Amino acid sequence: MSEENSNPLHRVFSLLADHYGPLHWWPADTPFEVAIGAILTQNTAWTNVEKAIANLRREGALEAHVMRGLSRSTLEELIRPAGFFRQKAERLHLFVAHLFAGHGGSLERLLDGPLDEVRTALLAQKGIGPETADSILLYAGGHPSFVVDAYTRRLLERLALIDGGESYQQIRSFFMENLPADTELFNEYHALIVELCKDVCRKRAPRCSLCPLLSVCPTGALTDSPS
DNA sequence: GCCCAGGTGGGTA
DNA sequence: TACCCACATGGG
Repeated sequence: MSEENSNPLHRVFSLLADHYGPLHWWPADTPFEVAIGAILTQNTAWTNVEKAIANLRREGALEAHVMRGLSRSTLEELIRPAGFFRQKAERLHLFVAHLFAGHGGSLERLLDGPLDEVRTALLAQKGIGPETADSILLYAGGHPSFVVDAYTRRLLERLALIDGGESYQQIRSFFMENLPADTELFNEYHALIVELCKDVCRKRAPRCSLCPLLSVCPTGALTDSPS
């Protein structure tokens, strides 16, 4: 048996990739937009983030220097649809301020460097926790840093690959120690997990946290465990 | 009306 | 370290 089949993470990826095909993910046009979206989507449905992003785009504020020049109240109003708007407006302003304070306003420059060093620098920013940092690293910076989100955790629990009590870092390590450090692979893997969960939620389950992922898995190949 | 969403930071024991 | 809570809008 090849490693493809003996490694459960390889097997899950193959099933999802065969079913959905290449996704080449993060719905954003620029690295800066990725970072802004990553902050705005914290504990928030993406459909709400889209409204906020559209408002920012209309004002030209998807560029760091423009966002920096916005008053706090204006920024709050633009991102209001994404929820937690006061908190997130502060985080966005702190983020762009840091960009200009240490990196000439360039996100690319901030992200240029060894993965671990850049990750530590991101985590030092107020409002950027592990998931947001990894999303920015992977989707804006092209770093092979695996993103663990609620969907990832839910899927692994359903597959009994974790018991549910694991920390973010433990789950991230589980992926990164069992997969090659490949940016494209991590990009696709996380995107496929989100696609699967949204697909399942759209079709069958009124509440995502209760999705019977395995029993309705569209690949049909993950249905060999009770939900 | 009620539940939940691609988290994070601060407070308390 | 391990919980608990605030943060807020919009869709099902």
